[in-house]
Amino acid sequence: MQVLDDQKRLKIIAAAAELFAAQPFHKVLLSDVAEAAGVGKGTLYIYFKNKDDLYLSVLYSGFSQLLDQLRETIDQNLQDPMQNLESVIRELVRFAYQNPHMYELMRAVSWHQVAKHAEWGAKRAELRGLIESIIRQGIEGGVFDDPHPELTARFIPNLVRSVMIESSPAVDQYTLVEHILRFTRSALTAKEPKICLEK
Amino acid sequence: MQVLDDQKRLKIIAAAAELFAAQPFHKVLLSDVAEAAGVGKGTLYIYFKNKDDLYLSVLYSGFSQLLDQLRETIDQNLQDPMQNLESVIRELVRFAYQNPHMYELMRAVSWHQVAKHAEWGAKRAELRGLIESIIRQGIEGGVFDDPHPELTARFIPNLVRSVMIESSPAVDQYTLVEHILRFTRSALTAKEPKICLEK
Amino acid sequence: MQVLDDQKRLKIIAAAAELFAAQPFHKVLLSDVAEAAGVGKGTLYIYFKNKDDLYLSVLYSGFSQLLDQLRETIDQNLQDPMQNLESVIRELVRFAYQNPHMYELMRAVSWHQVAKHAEWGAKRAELRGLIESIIRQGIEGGVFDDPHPELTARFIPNLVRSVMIESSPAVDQYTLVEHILRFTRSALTAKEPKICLEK
Amino acid sequence: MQVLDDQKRLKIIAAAAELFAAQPFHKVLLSDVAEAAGVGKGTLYIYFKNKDDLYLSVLYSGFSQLLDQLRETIDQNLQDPMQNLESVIRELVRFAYQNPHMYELMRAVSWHQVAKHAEWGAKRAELRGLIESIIRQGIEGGVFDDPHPELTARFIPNLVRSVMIESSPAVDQYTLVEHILRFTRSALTAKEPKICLEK
DNA sequence: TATGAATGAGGATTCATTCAT
DNA sequence: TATGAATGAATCCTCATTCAT
Repeated sequence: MQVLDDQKRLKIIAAAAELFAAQPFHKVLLSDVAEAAGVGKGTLYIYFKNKDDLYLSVLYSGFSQLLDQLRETIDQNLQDPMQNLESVIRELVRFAYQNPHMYELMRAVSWHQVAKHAEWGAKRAELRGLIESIIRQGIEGGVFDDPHPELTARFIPNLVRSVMIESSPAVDQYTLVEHILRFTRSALTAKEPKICLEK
Repeated sequence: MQVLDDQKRLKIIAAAAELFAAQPFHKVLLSDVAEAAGVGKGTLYIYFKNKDDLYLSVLYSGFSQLLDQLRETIDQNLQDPMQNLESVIRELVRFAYQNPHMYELMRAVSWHQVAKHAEWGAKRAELRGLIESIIRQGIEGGVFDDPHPELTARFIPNLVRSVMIESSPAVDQYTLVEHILRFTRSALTAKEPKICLEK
Repeated sequence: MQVLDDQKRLKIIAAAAELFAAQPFHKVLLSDVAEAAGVGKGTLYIYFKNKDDLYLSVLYSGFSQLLDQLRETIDQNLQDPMQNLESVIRELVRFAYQNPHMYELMRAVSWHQVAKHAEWGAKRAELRGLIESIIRQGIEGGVFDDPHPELTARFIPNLVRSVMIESSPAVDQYTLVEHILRFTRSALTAKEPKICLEK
Repeated sequence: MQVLDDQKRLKIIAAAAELFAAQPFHKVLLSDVAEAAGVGKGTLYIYFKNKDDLYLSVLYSGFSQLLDQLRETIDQNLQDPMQNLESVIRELVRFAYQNPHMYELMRAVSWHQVAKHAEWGAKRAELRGLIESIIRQGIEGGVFDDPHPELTARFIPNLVRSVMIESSPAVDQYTLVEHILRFTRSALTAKEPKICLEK
């Protein structure tokens, strides 16, 4: 199970990602994955423990990528929470449009499965933590107001999801970013919305 | 395939809902469903075309129930958009807490499947339409401001979802409602958040 | 199991005959038979013990009919063996054209099954016996010459079968009768074919 | 579905032939076939598309064997039609006695099925064609007289069949050959049987 | 390491048969 | 007698997994 050829491992993950995104787990045949990846069926078992492991690895890989990109972006923004929030949202949407499969994929993760693949759960928590810490920074800095940052941190990636998951209306990337930004900003910054409106 | 005994049909759907919510699709055995429903295996095939159809029917049934409850609530509120929005959110959360299965269930719906079960997609669109029309009413009445009600309509049910889908933090129902309300209200009413903040 | 309504019994047999002739035994569903006969599925079990019994009854019925017609024809010819042989062949072909199903049906009788339905085997033997006795009469009368009438008696119905079983060439009834007659007559009467040819 | 190991394929066909001959199609379990062939159940599906395909393949294989043997025999006889006819009949009977299953097997072939397995129908036509061409040669050479060789070609294999299909009388191979030869020869050579007899 | 033929446990589905009405 | 909804035993077939090469 030692990974010797990372190139091949990635080829398999890429092929599997596409297939898992297009069909429910039980309709994806490992023979199809092998063929799509251009390897033998047996080879899959050299790189992955079993079908479940392959599936979770696909997700894990995608998620890791997303997290790496997010962290990179945020690091450049130093400590401006609002700008960080914007960057995160922009990056989430960008990633969603670049990897249309991923959201469809995550759809099917059951927590039943994740239990067996602890690293995966960790990554997911990491994303939440990252967003949550940005919000907390904003709160500390007096820029944001939010009684439950741990909930809001869950909301944000799901706003992207809401749109990606259903193919129908084909919102363009720019509009989606703007709308989510508008939605989120107002929720986090409007300290006294009622007063504001009354004016 | 004619529906013969609606009582029995519901008994099967209820049993299946529980099982499908607890395990991924391919781990749910029809023999288990039959046993749980207290009917013979063959009986399932009198009421449902096959396993896929049963699964989608479970979802459809849950969704219909939710929609019925939503509509009932809204009818009582007459034409106050803000109150309607609140009711919808309250009802969505209430339903989520009452049917913890449903969200776990919908997790696994792929749009690939839904295509074959057109009614299902229709129900889903109906929910979106219901929320969207409330927002539009609010906009017309000058209470809300939202450049993309069709996107916001997708956001709202997903805010509930974001929390329900992950079992960990066990937010209480009341807190969740309040947070979503806060989030949504500010997003829909803050006409000029930037000005507001600058003041 | 007492037969009360012979009309209904015949309706079932007729419907079953058509279906059994068109498809192999295991592809014929009793629900189809019931529907084709215009009765309920349960009704089949009032008139027949089970699927096998229905199948054999269909055959038995067809065979009985054929035998009755043959015997009727022969009785009228009194004791002329050649004329009787001709009549039998003519009648066999006529029956085959009138009941195109029957030959296709008999195709599928396994002797395994017949063992359980003794009457059926008896009918079949009766047909052979009838033809054999005509040949023996001819031999006794010096008209025929045949060292193995019991074999020839098996040949004759199979000559009809050879053509009926394959739908392709669509031989007309008249030609078929003439050819079988020619074939059989020469085989039974040509006492010294070699001499005949040398002449 | 590529044929991987012809040895194994033949082993399966042989095992299946025996079982299909002994019981009607629907009583033969693929698990039994697998066990009899000494392979796993899944292996059957590597070599054959499904149960129907296996069944038809068994027939096809038997028929091909018969045809090969017939052609071999005929080639050795050069152009003597009478001798060829005798050889064919002798070979047909020999094959029938050597492969008592085959006739029982073919019993159950419906033309409905054959349509899906075109090669099979072709083989069957080939046998007819082979016999027909022998008769036509004889007619051209003035040895035979037959107004419908295409019908006679269908008669001949069925003469063998008539006896093989019913287990009861146990005619010995020699007697059967002689009787069929007698029957066929006289039918094909008796130019004017009536004149001949009158003499 | 890489393969893909072989495997067989597992599960969806069918359909003859029953039986309450 | 007539029915057809309900049944579950029976069986085909799938497909993840193994392992000899």
